[in-house]
Amino acid sequence: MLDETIKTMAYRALNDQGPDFKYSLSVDCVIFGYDEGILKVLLIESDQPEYYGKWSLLGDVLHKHEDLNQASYRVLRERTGVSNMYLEQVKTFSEVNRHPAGRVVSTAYLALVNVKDYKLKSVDNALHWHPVSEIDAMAFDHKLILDTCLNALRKKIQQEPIIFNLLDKKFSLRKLQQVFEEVLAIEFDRRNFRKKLFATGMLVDENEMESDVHHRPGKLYSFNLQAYERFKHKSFVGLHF
Amino acid sequence: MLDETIKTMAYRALNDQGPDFKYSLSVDCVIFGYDEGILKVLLIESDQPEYYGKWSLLGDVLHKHEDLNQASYRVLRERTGVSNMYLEQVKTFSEVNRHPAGRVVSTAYLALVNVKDYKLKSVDNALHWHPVSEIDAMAFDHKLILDTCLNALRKKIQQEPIIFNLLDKKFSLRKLQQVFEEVLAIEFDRRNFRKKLFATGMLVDENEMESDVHHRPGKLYSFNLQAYERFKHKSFVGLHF
DNA sequence: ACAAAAGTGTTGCTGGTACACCCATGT
DNA sequence: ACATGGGTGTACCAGCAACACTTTTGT
Repeated sequence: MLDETIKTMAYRALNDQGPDFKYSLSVDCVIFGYDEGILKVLLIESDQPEYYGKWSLLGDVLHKHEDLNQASYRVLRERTGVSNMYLEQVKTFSEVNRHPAGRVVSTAYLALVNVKDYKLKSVDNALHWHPVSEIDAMAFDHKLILDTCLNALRKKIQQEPIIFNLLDKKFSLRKLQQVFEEVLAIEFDRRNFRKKLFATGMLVDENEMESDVHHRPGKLYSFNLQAYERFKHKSFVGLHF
Repeated sequence: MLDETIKTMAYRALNDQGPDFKYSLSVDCVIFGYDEGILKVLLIESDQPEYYGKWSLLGDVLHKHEDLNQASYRVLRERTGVSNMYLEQVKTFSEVNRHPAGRVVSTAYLALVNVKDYKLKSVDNALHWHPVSEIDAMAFDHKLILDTCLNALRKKIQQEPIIFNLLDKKFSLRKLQQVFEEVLAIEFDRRNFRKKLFATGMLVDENEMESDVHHRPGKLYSFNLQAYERFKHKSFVGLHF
């Protein structure tokens, strides 16, 4: 009796959504890499008829026994062979008509990989690195997702030292500065840049030099997370409008 | 309360539909208000047997013809009568076992409301404002969601002028400073705070004074978004580790 | 020798922080 | 008169921006 009532209410609640209201949950990964001085993103050609020939982000539907983080790790592992890259949830896109095949809600992830790692393991030539600045149209709402993640990346690299994920373990200060300049589309004064970075204490002198370079070689450094944590601990609260 | 039951039944019904992998998508709203000098959050008592008597965020499942933004606006409108409040997507929580009734993926929204608006329209006394600092256990993973949104709030108010959403249209500088201090749990020097805020040009002198106050009344100001946009346009890129 | 980039200090300016006194209002 | 907070200015310090020359390596 009461059971019936509750059941009815439950169905009414369901009907509210529509009895045939089905949706899928997926992840889409915006995988950034820094290659030959250019910020690039890893894309695949869409196989959806509506978007034939357009470029699409790497993604997949959520599986039963995984959460969204695990799903995006899985996508990256399966598609690039790379594990343990930097990965961060950015935003969930849920516009009603964003996907032609039905109601698909998709959570966007931003990933940073070292293009060299990827090159070693890739065999799938349906994937291509695209210069971010040259991308115009994409499949679905993926251009919007890309732009959202690019903005998130620009904001984040100014506040936290994540950009090292785009570089080799050992890098020259010039490379480091170039990545910042490429991603942010601004230029830094070399001397001030060095001062700033050294002041954080997060760079470790590896006592090695560049070797493959056609001019005076620079020193190589690596990034030390603990040193950064100690540094930033003098935490910094205030109004930065 | 009954609402909560229906929601639960709806989740269960979805999960009981055959062997296929079914899940629900929902929104959970972390609604912040500033009341009597205290940062508070609007909560409802959970009637989930697993969480009986625990406090829960306001949320609902996603409906067929709406996206997540619209769903969270709907929840706020239905539950508080307030429209047009500040609302921002924060993060999607998808842990496999986060909900006892089945697989529920939930997108968290941060909302800022003026408690006075809410007081005028509320009739639902299952809802209560809770001081954020006094909340320990909550239903589901809602404590985690709350903490995540609180951190997002703290970060965001330091970078963008959204805190005005917690105050009346006209406010004294003291009130404004107190909200900042309460949310960030730090103190500002009064003179420097004024200088900083006036320098942004986003405060409009309303040529009115406080009236209900037991000491020398302060001037009232309002927030001017356009002025802020003009101000921040001298945009600010750099490394702020 | 030349080209290319590495490496290095100083100065001025700007913005942040620290700090104290008088004023207006209510009780 | 007293208590409470409103309103104001200055001096110091730190961090940022601007700026040029010498050094090392490869060709």
